[in-house]
Amino acid sequence: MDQKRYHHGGLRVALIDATRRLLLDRDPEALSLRQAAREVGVSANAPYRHFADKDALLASVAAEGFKTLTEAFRATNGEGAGRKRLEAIGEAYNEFATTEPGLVRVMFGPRLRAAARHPGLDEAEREAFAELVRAVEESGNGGSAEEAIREAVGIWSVIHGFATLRADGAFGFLDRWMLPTPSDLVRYFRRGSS
Amino acid sequence: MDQKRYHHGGLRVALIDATRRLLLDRDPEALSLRQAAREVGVSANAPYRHFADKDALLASVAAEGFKTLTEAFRATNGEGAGRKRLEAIGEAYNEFATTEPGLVRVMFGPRLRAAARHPGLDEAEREAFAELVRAVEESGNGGSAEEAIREAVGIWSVIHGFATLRADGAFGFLDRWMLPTPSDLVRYFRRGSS
DNA sequence: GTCGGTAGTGGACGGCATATACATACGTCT
DNA sequence: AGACGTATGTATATGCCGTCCACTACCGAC
Repeated sequence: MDQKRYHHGGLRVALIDATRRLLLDRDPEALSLRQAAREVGVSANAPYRHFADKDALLASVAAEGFKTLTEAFRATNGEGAGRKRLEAIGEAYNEFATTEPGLVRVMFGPRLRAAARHPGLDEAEREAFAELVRAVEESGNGGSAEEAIREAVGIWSVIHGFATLRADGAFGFLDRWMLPTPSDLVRYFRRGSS
Repeated sequence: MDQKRYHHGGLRVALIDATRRLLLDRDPEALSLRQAAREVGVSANAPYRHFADKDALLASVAAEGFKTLTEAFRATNGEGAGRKRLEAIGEAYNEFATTEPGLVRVMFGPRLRAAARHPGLDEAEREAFAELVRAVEESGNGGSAEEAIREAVGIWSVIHGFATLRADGAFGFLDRWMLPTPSDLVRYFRRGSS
């Protein structure tokens, strides 16, 4: 129980953590810098010592999200290197988007996309995508590098679309048993199978 | 050039139109009720005569969006009833999401999803989805009604995921020619083809 | 014409992001 | 050990926002 000190000591990461925690039960729109500061026990303006503005904080949070996602992809290594692993990646992505929908929304929202203002973010995203491309190549899709990229884009799109639509309640009028699973979607999706 | 009158005459639809127009070059987060009111030339509080709150206005705007989408689906009838039409629907959806990304974000955002607070919205969405399901059935997928729904969910997911990711710049690090087209994605996606 | 309800106005409140000016504590050099 | 520059927080203020409340202008029915 350390007393309240003037200097927080690790305000930067504390703010990122607090924001991510707040994101668990709030929409990103309802997020405020002030709330995060309050959470950490610091004045409303203290964050500006560590982040240029609110977007910069969100970008850091988003980058953390991409790192988490990348790790989740890597954790599916136990599934071997075939199509099964792609399905596992789909499940992992869906799990992530279901558990932290607000974070996903921040990660992909238009807010942070303006130019390369947040370099670490782009890099973290690229890395997650690269992991997926690698899995596609190793799954023996038999195509060129470009075709692997196209298939990766496709798989990312299906799963991302499905998970976010579901998280936002867009399939609310359908019974749960009517919905495909992420594995189904990955399985149905095959480049050039038509 | 009618003078400024006390009664606007059609404030409700004027606000919906103005909001949709504002959405063309603003993120939904940057939207304000006050701005919409200003646009229409009315005081900041006038909207409350027609909408319970900001969300109610956004819900009406979103419902309009779903109607537009439904019409776009229907307009692909010229493509016949086969897989080609499904591809055309994919292109139409992508076109819509590319032209009005802010609107799409409002339509699917979590903000309006809280319960059945906006009944017209749910209905408009259901109708758009039903149109897609019908197209899947007519495309001769040969499955049961439930399988048609599952395939429709899949197609909706790929296209929605792809279009929104693209609109938000998530594929910014990939060259354009590396990306699949919406038609490609629909073609690659076939229930039970594996 | 007057009367009641509907549509719109004006001002206020608290919360927000952010800017500027100020205060405090830490690290380091001596 | 002492002093001082800088990193880190605080205080105060501006201008937006959504929304509440009390008030007023207009319209149509009688």
